[in-house]
Amino acid sequence: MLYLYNTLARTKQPFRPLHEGHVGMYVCGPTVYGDAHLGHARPAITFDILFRYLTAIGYKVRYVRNITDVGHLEHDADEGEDKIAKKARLEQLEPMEVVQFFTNRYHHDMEALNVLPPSIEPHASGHIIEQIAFVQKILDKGYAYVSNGSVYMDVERYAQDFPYGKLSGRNLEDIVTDTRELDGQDEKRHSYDFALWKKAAPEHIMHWPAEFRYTEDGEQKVLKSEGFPGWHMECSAMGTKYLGEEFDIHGGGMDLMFPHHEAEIAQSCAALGHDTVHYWLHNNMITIAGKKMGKSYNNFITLRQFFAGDHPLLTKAFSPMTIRFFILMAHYRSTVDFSSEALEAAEKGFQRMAEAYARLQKISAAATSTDEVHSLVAELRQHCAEAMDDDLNTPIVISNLFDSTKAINSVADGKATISEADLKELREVWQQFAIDILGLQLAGTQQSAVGGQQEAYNKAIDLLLNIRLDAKRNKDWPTSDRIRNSLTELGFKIKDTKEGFEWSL
RNA sequence: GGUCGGUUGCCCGAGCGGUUAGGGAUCGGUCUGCAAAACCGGGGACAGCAGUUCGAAUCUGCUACCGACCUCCA
Repeated sequence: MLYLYNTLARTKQPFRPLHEGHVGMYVCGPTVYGDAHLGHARPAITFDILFRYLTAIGYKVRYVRNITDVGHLEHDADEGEDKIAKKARLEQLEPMEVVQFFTNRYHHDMEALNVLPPSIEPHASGHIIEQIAFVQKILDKGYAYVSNGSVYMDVERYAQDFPYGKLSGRNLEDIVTDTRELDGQDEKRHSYDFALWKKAAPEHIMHWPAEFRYTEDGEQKVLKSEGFPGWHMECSAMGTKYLGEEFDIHGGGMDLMFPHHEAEIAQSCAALGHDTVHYWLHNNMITIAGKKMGKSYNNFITLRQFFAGDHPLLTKAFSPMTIRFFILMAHYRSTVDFSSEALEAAEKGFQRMAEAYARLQKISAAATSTDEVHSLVAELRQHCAEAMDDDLNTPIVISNLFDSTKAINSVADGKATISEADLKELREVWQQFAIDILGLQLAGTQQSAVGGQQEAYNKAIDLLLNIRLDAKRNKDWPTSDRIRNSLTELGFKIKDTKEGFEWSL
């Protein structure tokens, strides 16, 4: 039985889907006005794991992850931070060119991390009509008001009928006393109200025509507004469009809990009269020197910089799989502190695992298993499954896989034996948990890369090493060392084994 | 200031009432022409104080420090 930590309940709950055999899952995706950084990799990988695991245990999953390409951008402009508008202006690009550019790069980065694409990836800008309709519903129910051409959520009115703040553990009184008064909020009745539809100022680049019917002072009125949807509207509109008025899982970063997810709940309850999401899941932050890595602190390192080693804090380049492994070595609800040292440790651990996987494919079965090997194999699958069932405890899964690498290495070393049945089971468990569920690409990228050429190349190296093997048998150390040293200089790693050799680049 | 969370060995990081987490580093041993790898083993820990309990890293209280959110943020 899968247990998930539901932020709404502040506890782990058994996962029971709304419709048997099916799961609807929505996750807040990126705002595409810059390259994805390490922080963006966290939810992408966390919910990729959930997506993979739900699929592995037999559910048919519809996974929706949005692309935010309107709304936040405009708000940032008020703060003097509108990178998309600035970029569009400076580089004489259409805003949509900026959006496309960073969306492409986001996809590329996610693919490198072996994050599966979601089932549906809706753009906010492609769902303006749905968002306008959603705002209209809220107006119809009387939980919104019109002010100066914009539409705002009437939080006070809403809080009379629904518990506002239940996700983040706030109540309206706290929010009243704690919300700062910001400039340009005089259109709102209260500082805690939030925009559902915002009239576009003349300098704004992205805007759409909208028409709203509303009642004011007992009078039916129509608002014609050239503008854009509020920051939280897209998730309510697109989530319910593709997953229904009620669906199973909504995920995102902890920093979105308030106000974003709280606002989403309010919008959906206001429009529909009931809750939409059953399980709210939040991943914790990645920190750097103990501080959250984020846009606002300007302390982030982009994924591309990791892949290229192109940042002062990085001692070297780190492969996408190292990043993925690093993130999976911690539980998703814990903070992870980034450091080059920690990444290097993760890299070595991952290599160890990849080597064990390669050996697992090569070792041959014996008549029986050594006791220790057998007892380990007998329990491995269950241990891994229990860890995943316990709120996706990937560190424990990895820990179990590492335990089994000892058995694999022992067999490869000829110090233990494994039976046909145990070997099959061990290979299956690795395939299922390491490859399919954790999404680790252990087989190495070079194999799939070039195909035929690759094979010829592999055979050439094998040939060289076989010559060396002959030299060793003849105790011709100069030739033997010359081959090994030359290959080492070229970047190969040569390891002698009982049967012969292993090599890698 | 309010709300919530954290503090685990040299480093990263699980554990949430009784069992060796795991990885990296390090030290010793086995293997080896040498090297690498692998294997075996060692050392090293629960921020502090008090309490509950047969038993606490795990529960309670207090103290100290750190962080997140309260404003765009994954």
